[in-house]
Amino acid sequence: MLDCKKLQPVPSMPDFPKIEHQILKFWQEKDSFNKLRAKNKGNKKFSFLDGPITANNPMGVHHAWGRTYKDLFQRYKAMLGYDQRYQNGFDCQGLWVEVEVEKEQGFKSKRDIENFGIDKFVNKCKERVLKYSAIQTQQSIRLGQWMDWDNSYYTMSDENNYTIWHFLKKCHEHKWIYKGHDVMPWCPRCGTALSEHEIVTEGYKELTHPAVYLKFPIKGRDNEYLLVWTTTPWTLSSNVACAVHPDLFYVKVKQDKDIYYLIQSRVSVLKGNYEVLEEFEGRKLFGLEYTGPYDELEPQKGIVHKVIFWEEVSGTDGTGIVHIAPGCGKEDFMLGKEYNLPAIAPLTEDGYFLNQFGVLTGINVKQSAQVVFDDLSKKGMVYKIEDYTHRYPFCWRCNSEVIFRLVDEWFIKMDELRYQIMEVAKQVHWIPEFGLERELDWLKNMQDWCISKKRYWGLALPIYDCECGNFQVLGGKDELQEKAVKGWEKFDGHSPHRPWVDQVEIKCDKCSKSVPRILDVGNPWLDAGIVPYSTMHYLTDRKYWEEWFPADFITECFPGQFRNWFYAILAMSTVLENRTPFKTLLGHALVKDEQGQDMHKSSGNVIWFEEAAEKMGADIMRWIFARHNPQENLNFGYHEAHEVKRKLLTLWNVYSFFVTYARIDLPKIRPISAESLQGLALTDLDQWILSRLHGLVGSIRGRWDAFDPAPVIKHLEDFIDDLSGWYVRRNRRRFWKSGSDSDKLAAYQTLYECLVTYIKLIAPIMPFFAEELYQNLVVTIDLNAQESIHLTAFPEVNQALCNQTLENEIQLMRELISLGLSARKASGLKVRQPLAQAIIQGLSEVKKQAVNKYKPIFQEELNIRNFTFTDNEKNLESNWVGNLTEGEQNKYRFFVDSKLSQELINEGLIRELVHKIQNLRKNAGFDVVDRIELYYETSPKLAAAIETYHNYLTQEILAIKTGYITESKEYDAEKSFEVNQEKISVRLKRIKITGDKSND
RNA sequence: GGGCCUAUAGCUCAGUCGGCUAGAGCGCGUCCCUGAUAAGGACGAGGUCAGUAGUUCAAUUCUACUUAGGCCCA
Repeated sequence: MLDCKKLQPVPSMPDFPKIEHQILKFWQEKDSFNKLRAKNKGNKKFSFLDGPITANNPMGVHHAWGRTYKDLFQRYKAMLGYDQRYQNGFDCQGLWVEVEVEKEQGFKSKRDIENFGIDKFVNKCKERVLKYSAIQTQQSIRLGQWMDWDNSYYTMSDENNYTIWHFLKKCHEHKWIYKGHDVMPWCPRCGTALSEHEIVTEGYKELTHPAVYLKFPIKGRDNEYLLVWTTTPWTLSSNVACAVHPDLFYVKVKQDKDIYYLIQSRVSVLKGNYEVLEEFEGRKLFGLEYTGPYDELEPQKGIVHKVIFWEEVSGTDGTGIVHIAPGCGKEDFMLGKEYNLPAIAPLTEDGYFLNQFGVLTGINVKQSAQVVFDDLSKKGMVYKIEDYTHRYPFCWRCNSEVIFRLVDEWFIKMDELRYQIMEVAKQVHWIPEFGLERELDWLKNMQDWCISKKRYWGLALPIYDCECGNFQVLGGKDELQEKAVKGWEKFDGHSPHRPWVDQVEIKCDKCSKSVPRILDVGNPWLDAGIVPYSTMHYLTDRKYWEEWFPADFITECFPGQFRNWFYAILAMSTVLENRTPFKTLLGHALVKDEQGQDMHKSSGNVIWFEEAAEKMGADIMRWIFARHNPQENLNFGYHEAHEVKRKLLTLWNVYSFFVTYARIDLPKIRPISAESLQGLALTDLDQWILSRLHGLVGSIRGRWDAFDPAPVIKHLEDFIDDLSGWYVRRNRRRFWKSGSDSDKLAAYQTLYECLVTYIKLIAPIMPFFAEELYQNLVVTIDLNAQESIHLTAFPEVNQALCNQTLENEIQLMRELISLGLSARKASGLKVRQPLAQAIIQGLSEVKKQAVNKYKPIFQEELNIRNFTFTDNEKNLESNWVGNLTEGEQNKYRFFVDSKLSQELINEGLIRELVHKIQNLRKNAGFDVVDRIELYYETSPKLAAAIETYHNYLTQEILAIKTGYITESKEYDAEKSFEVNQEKISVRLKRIKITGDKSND
């Protein structure tokens, strides 16, 4: 039996953040998390794999959404007894960290970094990662996440990097790795490429450049020219082709003795008079050879300049004949690949023309336009020059105009791999389902994977590229040591990062020359993609890996990850094992502000994680996240938090109600077990709420087993309404009444079962709040209890308690009562005024039986004494007021008799009086259990009513004595008021009740 | 241009297998309660389920197209 004497009084309002801090301390002191792990160790496994969070800044509220899922599914599975790894991950390497460190240090370019020292810079990057991973760890703990924080993985770890080497070597064995060229947006000042992402989001400005119209002589035809237009004169040095649209119309025009070709829609660019000689589709120009502007330069030697097709050629600007320089533009480059055109790269890293570029040699790209114009004017190729304003990309760090530069990059070939990955992706259970289609779409369209970046802080690509044309890819540290011919001793003892690893050289296995590592670092998605292997020790402890691979579950934010993490883990696992690294993926959308706008520092609508945690509480945040449909963006803010808080306040009040009366009554409650309800005189409502409770357990288990959290919360909220609004409200008196009979015990035991089961259901979602209630409701009064709710088992459905028939009956009863209230509303008489009778028309026999069965509830809820039924339309007198409800099958009417007898009026008076006196008690500060003496002076009418209902009155207001007012009496509260127009003066004397039980 | 998603009350969203009087919360209106009180309750107003066509005995639900918005790719 439980010792209710020890229950702690409950504050009227929960202070969520305060509770959370207390519980955090409690968990720490009790080492609860490790006890949980120990308890489940060796059981069947649930393998969760954490997608690494970029450890570059403090966590935002948007991270808390995913982390809520991560934590609640792990907690749920723990309550089911699963053994788990609980490993959190940090993403460490990549340009974003470099950028932040550069900002910290005030660096503007790669040269600044190199002057500072790559080793010092890389160490700064490591420091930053350690700093923010520590902050994120603390924030995650604050959110209530239970993880093995001392064992978090870092993608900068040796094991992670070397496992990627292993992966790359495997790719190389398939001959999938190759050195290619790619045209990248490039800042000549910073000497670095910018990622597409950096450009797309914020990197465009309106700029005006001189645009030039050029005459390219057509070979073999005198005085015939292609009229070509460009806004980037510096790229003309690298022209290798001109493109036209095959389907648009072009014209051949005559001006003086010259003949020009251009698109029909742009003849307006011609200066002066002209004569159109011919109109034709662009395809007619295909293959035409012409003389380029810089054919004489060494890099142009041997190139045949021809007209090609391009579907993207526009008829709205330029001349419809587009100059193509595959070494100087992204689209040009793609087109060049298609037509197998050579790509000429004219510029150095910092934007100067290379040797062999004639008059341009040594000129900075920024100053090159005039040089080109002068030179081409001399050659007679300039038709006209005019300014042109357009959106042009610039470097978001230093504001320089971006150029496009051809650089050597390393790629993984996707020709064969793409289809293998697609097969593997199909093995995954995608939630939502459309995830698969998106991923397949990406895989279908993706280019070869560019894995290199010319930076400092990242995976050291283990590629050794010899001058002889041979390159090797190493698969691990041992292989590096084995093959090292130089510099091993300088590297030994360091992490495999730049600059240390760069000092090692190996022997070319073809020409035996000593070869250094390429200086590039790796694409950061390699780092994150390898974690199903590296963190599960694929290379170092295969048995462990086999136990935990593949992961049962991952969950991440959807947008972006199809081409990032999802792609990378699928791709890498396909290469290594040709199987999926995770079985189920739950994706979720984005967090917005309350108006649905992006949260931006600059718009001032950002809610910081700490602020939210301390203002609304982590549990409330978690509840908000868990209840949301993961497919939809979530508008996060304090209004929704307030709504959730109110809902939970209702639960709190039920809890508070239970504790308040249990402390007074000291009922002989049993700990919850399969037998705890046996032998108790359970009422219909007891059975009903228990049936609802176990139905709830079943539906929650079902939804969570399907990784579908949102409906869980909806069910939980519905149950609070039933528990508070019906069960507790309808059963209050069973708790209030004096004595300790079996009915009272049944009520206590039922409510206790509901509360304790319920908090276990919410424990995965609201770990703090559930723990707080559990400590009081269970631990303080049950010596045999688990010391934390998170060490208990998740509730199981007790089928014996489920009673759908009863639930249907109660449902019907509630609908009819609602209808009755509506009818009463029409009568204009308040519910407190008793009415004599009601007639319900059109009920089936089953429903009539249900009404009869619950007649006392109908009587109390509606405050109507008698209910009769009729099957036919009935002519009723005018004192009958009715309401109608209609449906296909059901059509019932509910009429109430609004005629009042003297008796009804008197009863109405007393009801009203009771409430006024209760109010007076409260305002006077009396305790709920205090007894009173009541003295009054009133009209004969009301006095007569008091006489008639004396017992009822004194019982309700806990009066142990009543009488008329006499001057000498002392009193603690006094008031004069009207009850249904009858005047009364009342004085109350308080008889304080001390001790744990009333004196009855 | 291609792929995916979304469209239901003033706002935010539920709506399972095609069948209910299409629901909830917030907001709004009327009232009640005042021992859950920065609360609670009852009742009510508010809907062309984006549009069009089709399948079907029956479409918010399935199909096609259109429109609008979002994400991704090019």
